[in-house]
Amino acid sequence: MGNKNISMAVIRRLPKYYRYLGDLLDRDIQRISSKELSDIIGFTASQIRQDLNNFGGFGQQGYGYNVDALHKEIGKILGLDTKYNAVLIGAGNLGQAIANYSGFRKAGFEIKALFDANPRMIGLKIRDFEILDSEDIEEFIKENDVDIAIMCIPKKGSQELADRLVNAGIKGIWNFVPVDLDVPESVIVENVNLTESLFTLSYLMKAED
Amino acid sequence: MGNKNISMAVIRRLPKYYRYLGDLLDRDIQRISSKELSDIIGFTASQIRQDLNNFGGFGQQGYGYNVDALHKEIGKILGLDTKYNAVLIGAGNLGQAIANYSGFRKAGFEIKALFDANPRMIGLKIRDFEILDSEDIEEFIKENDVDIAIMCIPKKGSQELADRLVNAGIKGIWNFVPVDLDVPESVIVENVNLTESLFTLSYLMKAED
DNA sequence: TAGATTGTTAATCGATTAACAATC
DNA sequence: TAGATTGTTAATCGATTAACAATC
Repeated sequence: MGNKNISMAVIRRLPKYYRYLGDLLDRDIQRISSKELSDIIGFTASQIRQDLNNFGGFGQQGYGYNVDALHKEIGKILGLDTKYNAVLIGAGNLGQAIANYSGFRKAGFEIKALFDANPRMIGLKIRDFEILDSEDIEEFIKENDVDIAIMCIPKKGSQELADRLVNAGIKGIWNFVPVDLDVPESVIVENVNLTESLFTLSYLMKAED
Repeated sequence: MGNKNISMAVIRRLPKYYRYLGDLLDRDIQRISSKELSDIIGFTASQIRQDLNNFGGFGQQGYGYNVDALHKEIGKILGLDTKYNAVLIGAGNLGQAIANYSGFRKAGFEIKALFDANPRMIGLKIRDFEILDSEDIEEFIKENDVDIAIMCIPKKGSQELADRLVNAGIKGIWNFVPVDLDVPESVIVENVNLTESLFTLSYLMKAED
């Protein structure tokens, strides 16, 4: 896509811009300069202008940026207007919490089904979903045009599951398993690693003393 | 502390080294060179040696690194041998999932209590914990030597709660609220922002087409 | 118009990689 | 000893910040 190699550093700042601009909208603020945004978001004004200009010239000299327009633009850049079908695999504590997470709609993701390998879980109802048998994932993915899998299973067997998902045609994985999955380059993996986050907190606590 | 300004980039790689070295131990591998580790972890051998040498010379020329010794060293660097008391605030879906998360012990953290502001939740039992009234957090923190708070509450009111926690003497916050908390420099905040992660996945999915 | 603020180029800073002498 | 691999310095690369002409 028309995308001149944006660095991960820039990409990971985009959701933050989106969030802060949304907050400004909630406060009915119509207009903001890179300097003002810098004061509240904590990046330099220069960095903000550099970041945004990777995607287009959204501002106006002497004026700044229109908050609503910029918010919408960044939403588009993030692909929040694109709809994706998702399945969640592993309906344990974390899986259920994620299934109940309300942020999916805002991101354009729709959970189509929950899966679990544990016979005791299969058939149970979580929210609007009956938990289905993990055995049937491939079929479901193919029949329901599923783009994204959310993996909330134990480490053991996670790579094997990822292989199956990839074979079934999955395009992206939101991975909560503390493992670096080995997938083809074309498949996007976004990791949420709670252990790494907790260990980082541990390090910083110690360093602070 | 004796800590010559390690960059965040290095710090965030440490948990990954720790994890991969643990995996090697599980496979009874005693010895590894930076080149071999590079092949499995995906960082360059040069980066691995640079990273480790921020903390000491753990290797031996002509031999490489002793896996067990290096694993233990990084554990110490991460402060996994230091014990901290924690409380979890917000016993909703995510809060309960986090409370059930088994990784705390490995990181040296012990959850001492769960809190919630919702009268319907107060008194319920989760695992070994009765949910306590958020009103009583300050007192509990002071009386039980609590170092860390895990925040799993809604955005609204989160900054006010953080202020109360700081006043009560909290040293670190594991923050699951999609907000950048404003706390004194001496208080460590480690954010887990699911929305930002999901938006990043959305961006990458779109960019891949 | 004068003032403000962008978009963008140039300068700086920091992180990663390469190279190699030291040494096990 | 010869071979291997570290620890560390130097070179490169990329990201951030500064500066300022363009322009609303």
